[in-house]
Amino acid sequence: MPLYQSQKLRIQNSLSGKKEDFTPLNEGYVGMYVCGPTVYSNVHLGNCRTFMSFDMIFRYLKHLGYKVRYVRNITDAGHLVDDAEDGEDKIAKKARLEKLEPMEVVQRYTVDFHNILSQFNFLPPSIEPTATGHIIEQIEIIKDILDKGLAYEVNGSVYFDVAKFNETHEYGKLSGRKLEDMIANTRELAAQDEKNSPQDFALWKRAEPQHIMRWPSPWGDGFPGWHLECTAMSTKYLGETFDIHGGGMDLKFPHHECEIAQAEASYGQSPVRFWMHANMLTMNGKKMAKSTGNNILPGEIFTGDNDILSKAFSPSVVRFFMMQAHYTSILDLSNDALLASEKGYRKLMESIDVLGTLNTGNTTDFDIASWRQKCYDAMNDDFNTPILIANLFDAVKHINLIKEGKESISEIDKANLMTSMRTFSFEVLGLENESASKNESGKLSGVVELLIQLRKEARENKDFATSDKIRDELSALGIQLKDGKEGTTFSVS
RNA sequence: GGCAUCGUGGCCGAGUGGCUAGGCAAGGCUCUGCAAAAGCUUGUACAGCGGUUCGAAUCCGCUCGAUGCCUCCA
Repeated sequence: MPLYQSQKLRIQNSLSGKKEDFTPLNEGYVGMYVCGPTVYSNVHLGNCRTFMSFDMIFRYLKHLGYKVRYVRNITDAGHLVDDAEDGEDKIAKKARLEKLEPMEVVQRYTVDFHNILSQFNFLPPSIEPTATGHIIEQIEIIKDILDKGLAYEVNGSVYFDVAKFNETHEYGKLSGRKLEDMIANTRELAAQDEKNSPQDFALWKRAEPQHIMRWPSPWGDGFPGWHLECTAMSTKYLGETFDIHGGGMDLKFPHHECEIAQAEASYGQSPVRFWMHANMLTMNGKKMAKSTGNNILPGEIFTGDNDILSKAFSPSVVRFFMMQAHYTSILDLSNDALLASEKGYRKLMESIDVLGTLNTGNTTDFDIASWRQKCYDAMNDDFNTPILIANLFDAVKHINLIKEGKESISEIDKANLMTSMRTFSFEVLGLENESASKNESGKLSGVVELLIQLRKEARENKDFATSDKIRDELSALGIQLKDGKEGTTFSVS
């Protein structure tokens, strides 16, 4: 029996604003779409948080036994810089500035994106489609919406008629906005002469002669509007209605609202059953922005090459830090917060190492089954990773007590605890045990064991100068010795 | 200006109408040759001002502040 039959998952649905019981459209299968990055620069750390949240969600759904088709797109065309710059494509602009082919820009930053995500130990999505690879599908949707009278063509561009759509549908239901309010509060914007109304959005934009990224269409050469690619790719691979659509909070309006409008206009039904939105990442209490310098790239955290943090932090530490907050909360990154997470992360990893070495007894002073269910309860409650981690630390405490000989664990419970600790830490949270991999060769541990033996002999001879020298020199190399009841162990940082 | 979300102890963060979150940091104790590690233990919270209630940090109102969105930024 798959786990999902006994573990009842509840998910916060942005569309209803409530936590709802999750059951997929087709028993045993989950379709999930997440809006991916626009590959015109290095991946933003906040962007990584969003994708990490959905990586964790993907991992947990799989763990529950669902067969998950996870689609995360690459936006390699279609984003405009802004209206003031005559609607120039973001990628084309970058290409012009860097004197590169647009696809060279796309390739460079796609590689960067995958490289960073791989360091963060992300699972690859099932399908990673590109916008430029789905131009035909996008054109078909535009034709369909035009046929239904919910879009209009002006000078080779096609716009979605929001007012007309709103007569029979509810535009703004996801973001809690009303069309009347939007009309009343519209800012003055340039270059919108073509649109019937400022609320209308582009499905297809005419390409000016100097525009490099262009495709032929029934309306002349041009390129698709940004919102359309997600509608085309999500419905192509997941169907006209699918289970989960995710993305950052900032995409709720207008992007996701427009996706709903496009799909309802074209297919006549709401495309998504559960809308999920991950919250923003701030740094030192302020939003992250290149313009103010309050910004850091993931790679700069890993190498320590930045002016903001006191040292380098590994991808697993950053991952642990992010998992300590709920995905729907604003999370604030700071040097102190990362230092605290680093210690907590090491404590957890060392405890998992220690668990394997514990001596077993006849009884267990620790209810493993109910503890494990608490871990599931946390995850079932809208993927509450901070509560899960609190439960993992509860187990850490017991592991240490058993190590001290103050509690006992049976052989079978030890195996069960080990399985659960590894499952939740590595499989669900996606952490990696870095100290274990550093120590893999066995040569290091042989050398350190020898030094531990020499130090033990020195201590027995009351030669504390020698014993402290061994301890301090190893410490300077990042190898910490720990004296316990059962002898001395060590950890590598 | 409008809409939305949020404001928890030294720091990061869960949670919630009455019951310990957790991690890090700080103090005390145990252990130790001394430390570290580990265990035990202690303390300052729920932005401010009103209101509802037997009881609110949790519900309502206002104020202040933060973050996001308001035509293409995750």
